[in-house]
Formats: sequence, C-alpha cells, structure tokens
Amino acid sequence: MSTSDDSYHHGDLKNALIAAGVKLLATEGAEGLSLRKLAREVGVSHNAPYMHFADKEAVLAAIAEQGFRLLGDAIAAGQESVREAPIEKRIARAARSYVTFALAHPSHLSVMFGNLPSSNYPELARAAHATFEMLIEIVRAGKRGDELGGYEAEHVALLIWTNAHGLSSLLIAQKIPSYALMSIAEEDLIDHLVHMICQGVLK
Amino acid sequence: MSTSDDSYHHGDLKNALIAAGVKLLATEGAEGLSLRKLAREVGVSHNAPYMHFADKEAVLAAIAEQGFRLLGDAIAAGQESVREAPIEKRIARAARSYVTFALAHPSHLSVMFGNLPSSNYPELARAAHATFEMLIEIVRAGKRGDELGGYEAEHVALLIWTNAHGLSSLLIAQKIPSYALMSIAEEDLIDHLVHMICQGVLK
DNA sequence: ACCTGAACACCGTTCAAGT
DNA sequence: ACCTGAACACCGTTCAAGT
Repeated sequence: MSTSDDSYHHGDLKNALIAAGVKLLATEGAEGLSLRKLAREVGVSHNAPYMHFADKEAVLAAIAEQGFRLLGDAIAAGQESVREAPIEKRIARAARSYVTFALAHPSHLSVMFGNLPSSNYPELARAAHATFEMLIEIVRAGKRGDELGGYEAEHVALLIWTNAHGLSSLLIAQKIPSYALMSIAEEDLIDHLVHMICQGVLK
Repeated sequence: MSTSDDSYHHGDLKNALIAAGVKLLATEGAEGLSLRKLAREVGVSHNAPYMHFADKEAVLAAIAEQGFRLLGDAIAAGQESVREAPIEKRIARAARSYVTFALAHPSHLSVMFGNLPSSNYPELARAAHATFEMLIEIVRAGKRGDELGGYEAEHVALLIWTNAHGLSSLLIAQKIPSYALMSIAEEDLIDHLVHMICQGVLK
C-alpha cells in the first residue's frame, strides 16, 4: 500500500523532512529545529535523514532554498494587481510583499539569511539570485524612458532589496523605537521608505 | 592577591564571561558559542555563569548589548573626520561605518539582531535605541534649512539604517550575485546606495 | 554570596548491523 | 539502497552540597 503514511519510505523522505522543517520553524522557531525532532515528526529513526543530507546544515540549506521559492511566489502574486500601474507603485508593492512575507515567516527568513556558507550550496545561491532577478525585472519592466535617473536597473533593485530586507530585520528584531514610527503602522512603513527613495531625500 | 587571574572571583565574572563571548564569536562564530565553553574559557565551573545570568539567552543579550556599544563607538569615530562636511558626506560616512563594523564582526551582528525577545531585555533595547539616536542626531545636525526635502529626521535616519543594515546582511549572507556589483568593491557599495537615496531614484 | 560535582534530558554524528 | 539501535562527545539546566 503506497499510502501517504509511509510514502517517504519510497523516496519521499527528503521532501517530507523539508516540509516538516518549514512547519516546525513556524511553530517552534529556528532554535527549536533539531534533526532528531524532524525525524520524529515524519516517523523515522533519528539518523535516517543522513541518507538524504550530509548533515544538519544541508537540511537547513534545503529549507532556506524552499523559503526563497515561497518568497518569490509571494512577490509574483503581489505584482498581479499592479500590472499596469506606474513604476513607483509596482516597486512599492514588491517591497511590501517582501516585508509582509518576512513578518509572517520570521524564523524561515532567519534560516534563509543565516550562517550557511552560500558557496557550498549552489542550489540555494541560485534560488536567492532568482528572487533578486524578479526585483530587477520589475524595475526594468516599469522603466519607460529615463525614469530611473540614469541609474542601472540592477542598482535600483539592490537599493529596494536592501531596504525591504533591512526594514524586515529591524522590525522582526524589534529594534525600531516606537517614537520613530510616529503612528505609522508597521506594514505601512515600507511605503514611506520607498517613496523617499523615489523622490530623493535631498530633493 | 587580587591579580587579574582570579579577579572574576571578586565580582568580575559577569564581565569576563561577556568578554570571552565576544572573543569566541570572532574566532568560532555564533554556532560555536556555548555556555560551557565560556565557563571553560574563564576557568570556572560550567554552572558558575548561572550565578550572574538567568540562562544562555541572558548571556547572549549582554553580548548583544556590548555589540551595540561597540557599533556606536565605531560610528562616532567615523564622524570625527567629517565634522564640517556637507550632510550627504556625513550620512554616507555613518552608513559606511555601520557596514564596515558588520563585515568585521558578522557573528556579533547576528547575535545583536538574533532571536532575543527585545522586550525581555530593556538594557539591550536601550543600547539599540542609542545607536539609532546617533543616526538621528547626525541627520538633524547636518540639516541646514530644508535640505531634507520636508522629511522628518527620524524617517531619514530610519531609511539610512534599513539600507546599511540590509546591505550588511545581504553581503554577509553572500546573497548578492556578482554581476549586480558590476565591479564595485563591497565596501564602496554603500556609498552608491546612499547617493541614490539622496538624489532620488525617479529624479 | 559564590562556586562545585553529579545528574538529567537533549542534541549531532558515526558505525556496525539488518533487510 | 534504505533504515535501525547502540554508542560517543557535547550541550543547557537543575539540584544538593560545600566554603
């Protein structure tokens, strides 16, 4: 019987472990994620994971990779409703999708940007780059004429990325004092930052 | 004899543990930091730390707090050489000091912005806010007339912070594809971003 | 008050062994 | 090929005990 109960005994253990990891991150956070817990969760002995992964770090890399795919999906979904909007609106939506994803999955984000030597995990690097390339495409597609003020699309996209990612980190770590928010809701902060970037702080 | 060898037996163990933690972060990274290793390092039994800290998390909070003080010192030192420079130069220097500190102490940074519930550690929250306030002061002091384009100094400072922090995280995690750097050295990237912020991406 | 040693439950990883 | 059980060195934390 190839029921879903024991389907990982037929080659699905790898993905079952990744899925269990994503779930465990959401419920217990990054600290509580252990290989032994994952194995227990999918009903397998505590060293079965070593059949499919070199070590714990490799499992984390696979979970991080999955995170970049989910993040990419979230950004793409957000763009649906601003297809014909002006570039600032499209950029602002992409940045907002990023921050919303980060606030909804803080532990997953911390694994995605954690202490994994990216060079050892080419698939992870590729997934991260693919997310960045979505941002570049959004900037490039929205650019009509000289709207980017002479800047390269890659650099504008990087600027948006550093902002969305930095804001996400600071919000998750609760490092922004409440008086700096000045009655702006956390989810709306990113719109203000993107607007300042587009307008220019020094006029 | 109150030599430095056993000075922590007279009330200095707490600071000795923090110092050992900072050192261990630099040499072995955040993963390798264990309470038992810290105790061994300062020559004390593995549960002596519990005399001064509630648990491992509290030790990490103290190490993080120390990190914000060092970061503040680095930013202040960087400002010395741009005292009379125009505001963009002063802001760019502050952001560069931030990124330089981050790249020099990546593991310390990960503890500073790690999974510590800031609300449980008011001293840590205060240290983080003090760093942010330095940025606000730099923006406010450099502002002559309407140079900030009508934006609040708190918001401009937050924009600089999210950028410097986001770029630091992306660089440390090696998430920026090399083609996006376009032959710009890592340490110089922040200058480009700050310039774009000041000029405005959409003119 | 400050520190220690023994103990507990947990962890990542390895290895010999089973099918 | 895929999984298991026993074993090892490590960890955070607690507790009774020592000075």
